Amino acid sequence: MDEQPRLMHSHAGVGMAGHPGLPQHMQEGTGGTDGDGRKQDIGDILQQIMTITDQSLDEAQARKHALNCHRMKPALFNVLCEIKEKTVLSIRGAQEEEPPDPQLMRLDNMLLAEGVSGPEKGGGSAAAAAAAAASGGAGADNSAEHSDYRAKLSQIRQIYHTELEKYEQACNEFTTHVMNLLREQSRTRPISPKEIERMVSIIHRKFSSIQMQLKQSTCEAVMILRSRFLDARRKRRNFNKQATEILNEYFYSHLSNPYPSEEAKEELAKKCSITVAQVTPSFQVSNWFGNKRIRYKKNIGKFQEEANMYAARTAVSATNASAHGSQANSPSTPNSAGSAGSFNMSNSGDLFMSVQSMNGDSYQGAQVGANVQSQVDTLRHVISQTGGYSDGLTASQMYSPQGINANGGWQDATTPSSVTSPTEGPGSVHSDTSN
DNA sequence: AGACATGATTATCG
DNA sequence: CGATAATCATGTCT
Repeated sequence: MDEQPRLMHSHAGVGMAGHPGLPQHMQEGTGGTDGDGRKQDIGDILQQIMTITDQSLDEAQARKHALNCHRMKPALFNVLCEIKEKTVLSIRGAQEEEPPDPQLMRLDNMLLAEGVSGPEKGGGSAAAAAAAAASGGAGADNSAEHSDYRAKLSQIRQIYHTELEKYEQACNEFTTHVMNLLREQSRTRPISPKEIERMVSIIHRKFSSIQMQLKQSTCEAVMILRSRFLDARRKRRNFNKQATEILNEYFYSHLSNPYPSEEAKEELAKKCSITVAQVTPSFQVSNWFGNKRIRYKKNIGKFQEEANMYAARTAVSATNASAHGSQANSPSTPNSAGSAGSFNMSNSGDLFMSVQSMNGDSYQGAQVGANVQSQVDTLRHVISQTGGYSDGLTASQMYSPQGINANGGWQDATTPSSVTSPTEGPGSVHSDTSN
């Protein structure tokens, strides 16, 4: 009769050993067997894991497939993703927003300004030729110089673009590759779309840092090129003889007021065909007049001869043009058109007379006349603009320092009659012209 | 090579 | 903002 319980007991014991289970624990209450059971449990799992690696690929695949097809899989997967996102991603997620790198922006701006990264501008020597043509012919000298520069620049540009494209392509390829990989892996481990996105942005950042290096070296190359070619800004090409003559002609025929207007400068520049890059032609004319004024004033004696020469020339061409010139005071031929006509111009008559009387020194009538004419021309212009008149101006312009007032400045209509005139003549002129 | 000429740049001023 | 004066840097002449 005792057998049964014992048997059952033993049975239970065997059962316990073979299949450790909860009922057993509950039955046993406290006991050393609890810890041992867990250890065995883990060992069992490890054993299973170890055997998995021994399984064949097919087997593993099948298992994976089974796992994927499990009805609870999506839900579990989502939970895992969520947990992962909360733990890992949120930590690094804070520094996600990338502020636009100022250095990168600088580089971009520079490349854009240099025409490297901007829209295509015709490319190389073609652009140079076009520029030369646009600037009005005869710019061959400087365009030849610049075509080299432009050619090199476009070379840089081309390299830059191909490299950039290469990087772009590599970046895209790599991105797709990684994305595919992640997508594939996302079937077996929790990878959320957000994480993929993050990976992609990391890849892009890496590649853009490479791009920045490219941009930087491109910038450096451009800078070097610049310094070698254009940036020799002070590199000066003398104007050709014709240009200087035209400018001098204008200068000496407007000696009373050698300040050409913007339009006049433009026209002079066009006439002189001065087109050197870096500055506008009219700015070059401004430079020329600035230099000329200051240098003339500094050493009038030195320029005397030149002044006489140009005065004579204007006189000659004036007489050649004879009697009926138009009023047009072309900068290139300030004399030919205006002077002859102005001699018998009603308004300038008095002026001329008074000048003659004052100027009764060494110079010949024709010369003086021509010169005075242009003075008058200038003056009339000035007068009409300001309504004022500065005396002494007309009297002494051409060949003597008197054209420059005591302050060392050119006496012009903007500084009216306060200047003491050397003679009485202008007084009458004043009243006359002011009418 | 050095002096001078000359176009361009810069600082300053009104 | 334009003119001037000083200066720079290169071109040209001797």
